[in-house]
Amino acid sequence: MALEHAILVSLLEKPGSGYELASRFDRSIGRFWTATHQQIYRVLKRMEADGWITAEEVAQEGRPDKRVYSAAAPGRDALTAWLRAPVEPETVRHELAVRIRGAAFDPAGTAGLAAEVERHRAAHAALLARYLAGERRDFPDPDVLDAAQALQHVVLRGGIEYERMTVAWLDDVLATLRRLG
Amino acid sequence: MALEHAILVSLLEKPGSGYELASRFDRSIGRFWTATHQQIYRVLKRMEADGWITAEEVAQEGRPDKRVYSAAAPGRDALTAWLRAPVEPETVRHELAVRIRGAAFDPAGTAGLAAEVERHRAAHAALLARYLAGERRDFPDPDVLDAAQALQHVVLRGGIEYERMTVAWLDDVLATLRRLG
DNA sequence: GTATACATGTAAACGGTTACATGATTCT
DNA sequence: AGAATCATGTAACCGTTTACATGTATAC
Repeated sequence: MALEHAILVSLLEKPGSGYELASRFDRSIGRFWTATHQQIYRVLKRMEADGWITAEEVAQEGRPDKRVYSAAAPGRDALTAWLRAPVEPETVRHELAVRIRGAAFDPAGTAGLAAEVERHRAAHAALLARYLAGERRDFPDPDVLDAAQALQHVVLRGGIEYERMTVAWLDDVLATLRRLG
Repeated sequence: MALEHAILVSLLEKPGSGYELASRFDRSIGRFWTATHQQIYRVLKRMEADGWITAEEVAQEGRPDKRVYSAAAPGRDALTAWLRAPVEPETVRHELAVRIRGAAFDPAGTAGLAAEVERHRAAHAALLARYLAGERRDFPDPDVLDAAQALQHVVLRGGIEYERMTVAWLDDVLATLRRLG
């Protein structure tokens, strides 16, 4: 379980409301950890009750008020304790792979699967393009970064390489399906 | 939710007991879908109650008896229906990425993280070696495969490329940490 | 004697997903 | 008038994880 910790990292990088966190999880943090606003609000409450974060009510004009959260000392301590505890390499869940192996048992053949694979390929190619655009925008000069930025950049490079590899693999899958069909 | 479907694919490839399925999920299927024996036994019961699979009691000598399951017609139908329903590209959960970005806020610096990253790198390199050995063993002649084998092979190639990419990225992470440290 | 492989389960706790709910403001 | 953005929640359900539980046979 790491949603707490992902939120702590995000709040340490920049304080924000539940709503703002939800939109960050839809963009930058969401690259490697997804969360919906329902989850986020629930966890924020618990973290505030535990003293990991503090909230400040901010009145706004023309918009609803919001609660801006910041990481507190106990939260920072919890994060560093978690950072030092070793974790096992992730367990992968790759539904498309299940479908590809399952396609061998579909009496209708592999045509439907090919269309589905094309869809995934397009989605991953679009994400790759977005990551590359984000890299050009946020890291135009990769040699002059502070520690936090250098670490953000290397994580982004991981996302880029993952998408690149996935697009290439899906091309391999499509070529294999074509050979079979 | 795809554990049912992963089990169906596995049983279609070859009938087996809950125990045998659990060990397959530790090896081949587990590359892209993990499951523990507790989950598997529970889902097998439900699938049998739903008529998706049938069980046959097999008495053994020198070993406990076992229940060998096979996919039934309704299960095959459920699988093909699922194969045709489009799914969204996966949501990624990458705990190590959270830790890497979090390391910027660890007052003790990035030394502990580097050791952790080394551990992950070794695990992924070992997995890559296992996949490559499996490929040489199971697909020595990739040009003469039937459909099911060709699909198994392309999924395995996905695993190989994923591990290759991950090892290279972790090297990038280590180089970045060294530059900071 | 100890560890490993074979074989199958129950139960509690936890986390994530989905559906439902409310209400203001701004833009087209 | 309708859609999108900002802003925050509740409740039910479902799946996964972890801990507990039992017993035989083989290999070292």
